[in-house]
Amino acid sequence: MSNLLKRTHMCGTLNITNVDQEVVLNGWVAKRRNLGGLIFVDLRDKTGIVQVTFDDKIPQELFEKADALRSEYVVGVKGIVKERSAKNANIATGEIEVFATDLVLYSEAETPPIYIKDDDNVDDNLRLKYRYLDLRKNKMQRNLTFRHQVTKLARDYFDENGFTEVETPMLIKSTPEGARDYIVPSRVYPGSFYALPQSPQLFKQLLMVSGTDRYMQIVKCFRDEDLRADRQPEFTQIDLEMSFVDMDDVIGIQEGFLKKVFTELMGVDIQLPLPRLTWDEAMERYGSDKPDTRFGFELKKLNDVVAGCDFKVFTDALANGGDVRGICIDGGSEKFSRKDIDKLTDMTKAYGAKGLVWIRVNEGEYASSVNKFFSQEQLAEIAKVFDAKAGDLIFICSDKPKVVFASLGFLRREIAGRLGLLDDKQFNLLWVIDFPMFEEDDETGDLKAMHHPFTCPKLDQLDLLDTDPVAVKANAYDIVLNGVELGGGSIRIHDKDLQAKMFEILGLTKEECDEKFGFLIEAFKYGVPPHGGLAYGLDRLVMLLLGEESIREVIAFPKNQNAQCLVCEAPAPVDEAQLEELGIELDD
RNA sequence: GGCCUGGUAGUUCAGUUGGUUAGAAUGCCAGCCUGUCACGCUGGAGGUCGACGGUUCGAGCCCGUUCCAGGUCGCCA
Repeated sequence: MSNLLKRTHMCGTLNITNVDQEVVLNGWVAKRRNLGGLIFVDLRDKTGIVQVTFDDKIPQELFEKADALRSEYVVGVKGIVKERSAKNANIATGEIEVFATDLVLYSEAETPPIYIKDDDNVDDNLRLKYRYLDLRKNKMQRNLTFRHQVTKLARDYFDENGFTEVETPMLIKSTPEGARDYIVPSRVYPGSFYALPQSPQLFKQLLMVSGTDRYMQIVKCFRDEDLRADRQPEFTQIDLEMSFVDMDDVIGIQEGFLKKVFTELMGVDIQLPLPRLTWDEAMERYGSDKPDTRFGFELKKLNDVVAGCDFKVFTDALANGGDVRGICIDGGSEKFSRKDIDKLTDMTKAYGAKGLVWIRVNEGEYASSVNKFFSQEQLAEIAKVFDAKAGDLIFICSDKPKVVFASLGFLRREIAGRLGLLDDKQFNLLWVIDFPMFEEDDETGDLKAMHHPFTCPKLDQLDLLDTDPVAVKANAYDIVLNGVELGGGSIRIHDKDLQAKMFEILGLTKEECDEKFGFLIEAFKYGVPPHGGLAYGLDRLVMLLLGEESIREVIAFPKNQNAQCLVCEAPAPVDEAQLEELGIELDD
């Protein structure tokens, strides 16, 4: 075992003000450059990289030790900081170097299977398997540190505003309403199971009944669903709930938080209050309940303009209660070839669109995929809806509203991406409010809660609950940043009769309610304050602030797309004895 | 479960119409080198072309099956 050289400085913090100081650094060898009689070693710790120099003025033995260093060896170095003769403007410590006077080798390292370089481009599985090497990258350490700063700021801000952080249980009852639960077998009650929380929803409402008044928690949540670039089976929420508030109160507190995040951590000033869009307006204009407003290409409804036309696809859609809508790409005609358009059309098929109609707006005439069915005058009518000018390109989709919105919503963002309009330095925050209370199940036609069954409907629409429940809007709101749902919440029901009514509309029997949320209903008998809250996806927030494209970049040990932890190789079978103790028998 | 893209050296990739012994860069090893910082120069090692089957005189390349990865749709109260 080698002796520890007591560290005096971190590598990345040294600069010209440290000149002539004796320093001790500890870290990893990022690079060794041996010029013969002169050896440079780039030493790395979480703060950055600094150049350590070994020259012929040091003892031969020390020089030979330096020559034997290889990548990722862990060392301690004592030396004197000197101003460089040849400066390197590319690194933060490039004005200085450390002339070594002592070197201790703590441990050697095999050649790493991945490069420890910020801008590498290695296979994701290798990165995840050797995550401890991947995390050595300064970029990854910066990401983890930034995430810490966000959570610290959140705790400080909400503390200043009267919130108390309370831990809610991780082993709870399974209520398979929305996402699939991860379940945990009970040893004490064989055949019974805990579930890991999809969110602390019911417990935070119980805290409101408890008089906690304002609750927050930075909390792991678990959902056993398929993964995406921005979805992990275990993820972290900044979870919040407040008593005696309406929607404006909740939004006000959150806007203060977001303002602070952007001011203090991003150096970006955001204007309050944030824009609010109703859900209806978001769908109409952007085809999405999480619109990206960094660019235009807004949807326009063409039902009236194309009514009675000769194009059967449009008239059939209208006859079946569908819509005809389109978007106009400014100057898009020359940027998208016929082949590009075919490719885009093909991509919208994933969203249910059977095809797209395109119109190129040329000087004085229109070229389109439906010239057979539309006169130039009719095409001019359509173009007028978009205020289209020569050089523009119009896409039109007709189908059920859901398909039209999804297809065009995708298309406008896809095209914006191809045109380089998605500036990750621009942060467009907005609220989407007035979500529908219910949505119809595509297969069964049954109603289900769009947010969750404790969401309070708009109180002036209660009479619609019996006559036209699909039209009822909820006191539910999402915070959206650059087309990504950052978080969402609602004002909850605090009236037990109204709650019973909601369960009834959702087709839940009294027995089912008691089985699933009996404890909440019971608690509501004993005095419940008006309350509401919100939860942020912390991983997504940090991802967007850092300009990353996947939340895996801001989670220390994420799962791969098949929900495996490649570091510890979970999930994995367990011993027969463990299963037996739990009373679990497997099918062969 | 569907769709798209990919799987060739430790790593990132190229590989023409199916044709000799599968290449490059980087990394690694050895030697030389006193101002490099993507150090340089010389030399060397390193391959089950994801797997299996088929077509063919001949397959990294064509066909089929399958496995793996990423993205996405479904799914995510």
